Amino acid sequence: MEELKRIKLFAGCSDESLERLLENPCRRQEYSAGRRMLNPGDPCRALMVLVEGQAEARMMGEEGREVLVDHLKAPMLLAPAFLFANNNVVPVEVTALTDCVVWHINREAFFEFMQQEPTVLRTFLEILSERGRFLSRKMRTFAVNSLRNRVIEYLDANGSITSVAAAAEQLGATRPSLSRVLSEMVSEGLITKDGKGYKKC
Amino acid sequence: MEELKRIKLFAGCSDESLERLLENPCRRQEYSAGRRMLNPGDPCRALMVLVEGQAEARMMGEEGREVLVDHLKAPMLLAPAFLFANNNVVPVEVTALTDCVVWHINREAFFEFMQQEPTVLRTFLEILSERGRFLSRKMRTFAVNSLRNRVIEYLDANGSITSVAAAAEQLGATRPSLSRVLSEMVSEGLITKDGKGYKKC
DNA sequence: GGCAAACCGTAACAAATGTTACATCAGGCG
DNA sequence: CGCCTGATGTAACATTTGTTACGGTTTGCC
Repeated sequence: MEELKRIKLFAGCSDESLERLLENPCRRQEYSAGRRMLNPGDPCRALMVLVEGQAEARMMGEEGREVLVDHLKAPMLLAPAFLFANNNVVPVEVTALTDCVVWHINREAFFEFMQQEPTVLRTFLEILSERGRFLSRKMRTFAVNSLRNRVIEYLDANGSITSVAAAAEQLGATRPSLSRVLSEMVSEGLITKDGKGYKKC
Repeated sequence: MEELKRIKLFAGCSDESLERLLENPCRRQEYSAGRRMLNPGDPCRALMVLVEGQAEARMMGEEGREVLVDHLKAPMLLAPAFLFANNNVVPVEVTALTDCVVWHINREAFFEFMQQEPTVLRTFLEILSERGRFLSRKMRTFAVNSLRNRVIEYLDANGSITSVAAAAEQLGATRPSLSRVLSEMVSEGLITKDGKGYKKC
């Protein structure tokens, strides 16, 4: 399908080999905006490719605490980091933000496919490594940083905070707590606030 | 080398293909107990195989906060999750606990090798996926769980806490804080304490 | 213009965790 | 036996973050 060719993973491979891959049991699934695409604990036995739409991934704790982990925007893979684990269940809840289209590609067929297409294998390994870096950075952020430090990291990565409520979700804090910390940092001269939001100074 | 054959990754591959892999530029490095093996920010451009000894991985924050992330015991790979990232630096500090031996295997040679040895490729993908699960579980623990919940998870995974100080390092808390929480949980009947330590009841 | 909804800053209080200090206890070793 | 060391429990206080509530501002819509 043409949809699949848009993704970086399949960029450097021929049409016929891609068609051979899709001869194996595959599934194309559509989700309307707002629908839940994955629940924590769902198994992922297929390579999931988001070819259309946007979604978000959240992690949830026992006590109702919740963190917005990632913003997913087509074209990209969903949960590639867990695909080949023995007990592979997704740890996040994925919700469609817009209408979405997801391809499910048989895991074993994809494994064979990678062996025949070195560039695909290479790209897949790069994607997995990027996810590893992403996850370890997130873990470090939450494990050893105070909210103030997380704000600094956020500003280093994103430039500015335009929505306090949205930033609070990603930083794992409540909106009033983040608002208070931002005010303190402004009065200490660490950051500035203007019409567009907060940023480093 | 016989040392390398002990590792799961190379379990199912022939001697001669392994020898071919080692014809590429490789390096065998020894570390004495207590020595630093990796610093945060060090690049990892080679597959690192811990073939002898034990080590520990720590993450450190700006304010001196610190978490013991992982206990590394030969035979296993070091930082496999970052190997193929474009800007691949390790996020942790790795220190030898005993005398250690580490093999550095050329990344590109290993990439070629995996293409010729499907079982090695498969095992490597499984290892990466396990690391993904490990990292996302850690991240979730620190992002959305209170110390009490982290204690529960720790007990579910490890059975008991025999050393409060050691558990505190892994749980990202100070020893007195963990001690207090454990006391509270005992008095609430959630856990019990005997001569061997704390455990669920 | 007026109204409603969303977002924001802020304050007062509560809960969780860190900090520091000290007393206790067990085990090893003279 | 007595001492020393390390790990532990605990208390008092400080800091960080959550909770709840309220008022203000903006924005879009009628």
